[in-house]
Amino acid sequence: MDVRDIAGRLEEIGTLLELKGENPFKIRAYQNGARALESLEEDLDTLLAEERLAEVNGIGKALVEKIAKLRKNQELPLYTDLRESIPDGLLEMLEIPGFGPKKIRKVHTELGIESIEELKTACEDGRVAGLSGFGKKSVENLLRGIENRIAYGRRHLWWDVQGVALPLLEQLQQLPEVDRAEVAGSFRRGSETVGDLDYIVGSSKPKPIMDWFVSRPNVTEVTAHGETKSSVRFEGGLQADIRVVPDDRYVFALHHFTGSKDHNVKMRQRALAQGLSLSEWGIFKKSDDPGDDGAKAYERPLARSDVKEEKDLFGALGLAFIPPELREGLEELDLAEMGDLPRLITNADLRGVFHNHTKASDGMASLEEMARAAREHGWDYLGIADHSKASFQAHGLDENRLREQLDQVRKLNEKSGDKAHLFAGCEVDILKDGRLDFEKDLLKELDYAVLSIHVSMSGLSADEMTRRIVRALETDTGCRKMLGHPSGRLLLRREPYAFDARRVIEAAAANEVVIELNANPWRMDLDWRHWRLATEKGVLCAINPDAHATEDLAYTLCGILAARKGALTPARVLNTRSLQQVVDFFG
DNA sequence: GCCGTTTTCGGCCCGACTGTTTTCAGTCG
Repeated sequence: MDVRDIAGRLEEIGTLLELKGENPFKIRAYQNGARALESLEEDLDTLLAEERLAEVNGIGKALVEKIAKLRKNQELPLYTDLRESIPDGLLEMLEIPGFGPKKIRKVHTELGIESIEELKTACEDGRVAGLSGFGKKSVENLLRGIENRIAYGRRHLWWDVQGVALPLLEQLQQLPEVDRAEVAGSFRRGSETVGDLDYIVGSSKPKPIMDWFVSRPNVTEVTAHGETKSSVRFEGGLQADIRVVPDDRYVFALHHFTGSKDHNVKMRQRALAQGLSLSEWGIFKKSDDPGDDGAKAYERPLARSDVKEEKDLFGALGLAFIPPELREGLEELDLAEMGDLPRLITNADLRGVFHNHTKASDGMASLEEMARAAREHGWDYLGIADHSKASFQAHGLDENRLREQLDQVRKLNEKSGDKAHLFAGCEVDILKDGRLDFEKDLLKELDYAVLSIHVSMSGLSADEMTRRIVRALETDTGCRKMLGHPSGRLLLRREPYAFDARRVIEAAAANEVVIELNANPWRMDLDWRHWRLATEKGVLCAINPDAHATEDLAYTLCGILAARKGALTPARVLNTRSLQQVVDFFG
């Protein structure tokens, strides 16, 4: 098992111990151990070999032994025993909101309930309400939780969430009681999927804000309505929390709830090393001089009023402002310390996009409509890449129809009008054996070819799939090549196919193939986690909406977020170049 | 189970909220 898996296993042991009713501090020890593993600064094998793992804070003698065993893929009797003694149904019950280990244990030990099905029955026949600590409301909430468990547990596409989150944020910011407000959490960090929304508000009058928030028309359920914190559920199951804090705490709360957890851990470690402590409440300085108000005075707030913006918070720790998209606990603190943070690409840097469809294959709009829509985005050029003939389900073009389209593109480019320049491309299928769907004699007439996999996505081993892609990248097409949606994933729907991203990136670099960052909200592919390696290898990125209708061109917003998470600068992205530069690039 | 010591035991983060209680336990983040 690798470090992540081992951490996951420790976390799971913690959960199982909770269901057993074990000592809460022992449980936390496992959870802390898991976190310590995840944020390990050194190589696990080195630490094990040199017997230094126990020096890591949160990992002691007992955990070292267990981690070593897991690393060698040995069974952990503690874990196997726990798994055997605890019915899977109890673990599933943890997914019911408001229903935690203690209550699960209670219905299990006192009513013998082992599955959600049995729990539902016991709610309905009154047995649950009869337990001490349970009442009418608990049963209602349980039943609703069971009913909506699947929808509640689901994550949501960033794109879908922004449609709900941003209009609400705008209204929130207009309220007279609100000094400032922001959406924090993974949404603000630009994660491809979002679990729930976190609104952070700075205000001295929380009550009217709470009341306003829980009464929004698209709220289907209010799960908490307090003085400074409330939770609601919107249509579709998306959950949102709102927290109101005094304005002088706003920056700290915003940073804290933006996360990520890993980023926050590193920020706190840095603060501690400087004799400070950082939390959602502020930055505090350890003082040897106790004040009049006793023990608390040992920790004095550090010039809270000087921290007006997030950049001041970073500044207090000797760091440059770190954009939310980079706060993943990777190398961002080091870069911020050195002043080496990249100038991340923004939507305004885009001068055009490449991979788009028209009516000719499975799109909705004509060439001309797409060209005009691109112009409305302020772009100078738009690449058309309809499907090739192997994608017959998408009405892919054969040789004749593609030549026809080429003609139309050239004619349209000669016509004046308020429209973007069109590039003639094609989304050419990579066949099962790595050959391309069209021959060079046709491909060389194109400005570029987007090489994508749509057929035979399963059934190949990682090695076969990698060789298939690499062969395509090495093919002489006589035109510029881009690799389209490299992993084939559909977020929340379909896993990426197994392939070796490093080898593909290296092959792209060796053959001067541009790699696409497909900005379709379902794809966001190549994954942001691979772009640091791609950049290091010198691979160029193309942010492409894969638009099938004029309104899909707006998907570039998703692509920009993923690109920013991947630390991409304008220089590394082909579509920040001017029309003339791209014309020259296509040659 | 970890940690640190006034060092082999005793403490371990906490604030907000709900629901069932009547002073608090459980959940969540």
